Amino acid sequence: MSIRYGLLALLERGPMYGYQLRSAFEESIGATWPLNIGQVYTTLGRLVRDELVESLPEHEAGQRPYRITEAGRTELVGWFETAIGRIDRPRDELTIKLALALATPGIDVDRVVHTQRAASKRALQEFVRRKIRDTRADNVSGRLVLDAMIFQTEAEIRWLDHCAESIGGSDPRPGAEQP
Amino acid sequence: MSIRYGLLALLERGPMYGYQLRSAFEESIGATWPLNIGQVYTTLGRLVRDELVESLPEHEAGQRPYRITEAGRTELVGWFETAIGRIDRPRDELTIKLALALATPGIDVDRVVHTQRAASKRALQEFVRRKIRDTRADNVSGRLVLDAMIFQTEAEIRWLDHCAESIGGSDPRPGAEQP
DNA sequence: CGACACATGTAACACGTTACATGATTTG
DNA sequence: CAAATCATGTAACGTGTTACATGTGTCG
Repeated sequence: MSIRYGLLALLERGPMYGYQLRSAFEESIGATWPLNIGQVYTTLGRLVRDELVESLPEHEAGQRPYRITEAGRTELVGWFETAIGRIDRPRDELTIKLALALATPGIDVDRVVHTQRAASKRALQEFVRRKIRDTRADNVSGRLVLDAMIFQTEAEIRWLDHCAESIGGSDPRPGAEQP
Repeated sequence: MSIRYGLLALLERGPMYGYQLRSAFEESIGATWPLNIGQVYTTLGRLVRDELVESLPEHEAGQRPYRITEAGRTELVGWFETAIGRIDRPRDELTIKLALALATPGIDVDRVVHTQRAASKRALQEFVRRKIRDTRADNVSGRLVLDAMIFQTEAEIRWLDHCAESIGGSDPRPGAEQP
């Protein structure tokens, strides 16, 4: 429901049309998760269907703004007030992968862990680089999104190391690190 | 695609029927993400459609086992060999929520953060309790899944604190902790 | 004019989720 | 026998994703 509520939140700032919504979304969230323009319109259609948003008369150059309704505002406030639990989230594919790898014949769990660890480490460095580069001082939300990615990736690496220790009889190869 | 590949991995141990698959899945993954039995059959149908799995003749008591195909095996190995990137994952709803809350009029970001923090802290304690209780020594995968939840939730709490510091002019209320 | 970017929208499909219909087997 | 449990499967719907069709305005 990220996009659904995302668009709703953007419309709370004032009426906007499709392309503006995409720009505003990517401005706030950053380039981490690009938003397909088609997705904007399908989601807007569903929001109109549920009467959380209403479509305004077409502006001059074929631009049709959408406005949040009172019901939409209520829904949005509810979203902000309600905390998100881990179980509400989609199943984590990596966790499932490793849990199942343990009992899958012919799969070298150590290799799976180390491949993922290398990729996650690269991703982490890329996030850090991006944070230093494209984060302008005024864009707080963009920086926080990048920080979230960094925190999550660091946790993932720690968990992978924990897994390697838990399962691997083989040593965690201390020479493989680049500090 | 968690369930799709999950079932594929379970079938790599040998042919199984629907109910067995659900039991085996929840046995490995733990009670964290319950798997609806209907989901097993819809997913099996799609796996058969894509010829990654084949349906075997019905056993005595109306039990229909499914067997992984050669193509399925190839697909599965590819899954285990390929690392998962942060961007491959679904958009993180909490991250988006906070990023958008910052520029949404009438929303008290501090309150959003603190509500979420309290919920995450409770969730963390619940995970730790579960880890101590229901984890038998032989069930490694179940323990690793719980560890993943713990690592992720800890990272989430740290990120929330980081957010509070970044945005809140108000102090991070040092008395609100229960160590 | 022709190419390109802006802008809207629809159709088709993927996966995940739940509710429902149906039958077989066990058990009180 | 009746109720509960095991077991299979389908129908309907939700969101997310992409490809496509279409129109408009701008600029070389």
